Amino acid sequence: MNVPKTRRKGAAVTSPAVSSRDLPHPEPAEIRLEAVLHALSDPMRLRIVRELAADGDELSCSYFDLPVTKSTTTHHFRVLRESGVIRQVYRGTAKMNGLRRDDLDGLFPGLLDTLLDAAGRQAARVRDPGDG
Amino acid sequence: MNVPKTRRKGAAVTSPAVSSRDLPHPEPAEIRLEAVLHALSDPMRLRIVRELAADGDELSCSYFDLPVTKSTTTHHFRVLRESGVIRQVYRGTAKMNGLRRDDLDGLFPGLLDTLLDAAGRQAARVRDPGDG
DNA sequence: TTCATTGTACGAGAATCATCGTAGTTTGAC
DNA sequence: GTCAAACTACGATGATTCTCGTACAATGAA
Repeated sequence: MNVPKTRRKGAAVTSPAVSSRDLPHPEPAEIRLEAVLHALSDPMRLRIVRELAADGDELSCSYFDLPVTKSTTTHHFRVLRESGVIRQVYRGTAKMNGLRRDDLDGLFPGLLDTLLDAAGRQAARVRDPGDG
Repeated sequence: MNVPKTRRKGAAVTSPAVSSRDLPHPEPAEIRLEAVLHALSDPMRLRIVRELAADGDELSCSYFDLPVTKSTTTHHFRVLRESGVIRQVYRGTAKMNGLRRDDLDGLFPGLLDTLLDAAGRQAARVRDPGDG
């Protein structure tokens, strides 16, 4: 906590100083099923993952129009990243988010697709109660 | 903390004569995916569900030898019941627990099996640290 | 440089959660 | 009736979580 909170732009210390900031991601071997399930058990995060899956590509955080503040949005994306569900990378001022499909499919075959299907069925069920 | 393991799979009783105590269960239409995922995101509860699936039949609460107190065990079983993952019914002094397979398969096809498979893979992976 | 955009860090509050210990209830057996 | 087994209800505690507001940093463009 006593470390200088920020470095001025020109005051980069001895570090690779790649243009992008680095974000910690769990290795595949570190991804825990319980953490994945916990990450997806939040409605906001499940919604994010569904949109990412629907798009199929990377989406910036600002693409999502969630009914929470930006602080909370940052929090949810971090939970998804730290659980191994998404990969985040900076591109300019934007932070792009993509599903870790290959890693998840390798660890838990069929899980992501089954979960997405389940979420889709529930959305349809909730959206269409009874016979319209 | 030696839990006397009551016999599993009590002999089939031909005369049900349901007990006086009733336990509230969510209707299939009330089961929420988020609640199911949250229920299964706890290691203790995931373990319970895995044992229930491995046995294939009903098991009493006392059959499980969990590293927590009975109070906590009761809590976990209630979370599983209220989320719709298991069905609980009293039989004598015992409380029998069974997976709601049909209901879950109807709502979220393939989800339970995929989750159980994922949990099994992770257990094998953790138990056998081969590579990364 | 200045500015707007994008997202973060920090601190805080309220809610939820997992866990425990103790006391109590229900059932079945004696 | 008594007694033990199985499970619950209650209260408490410490940890985690979701949410927010404010202040700030990093980037790209003017």
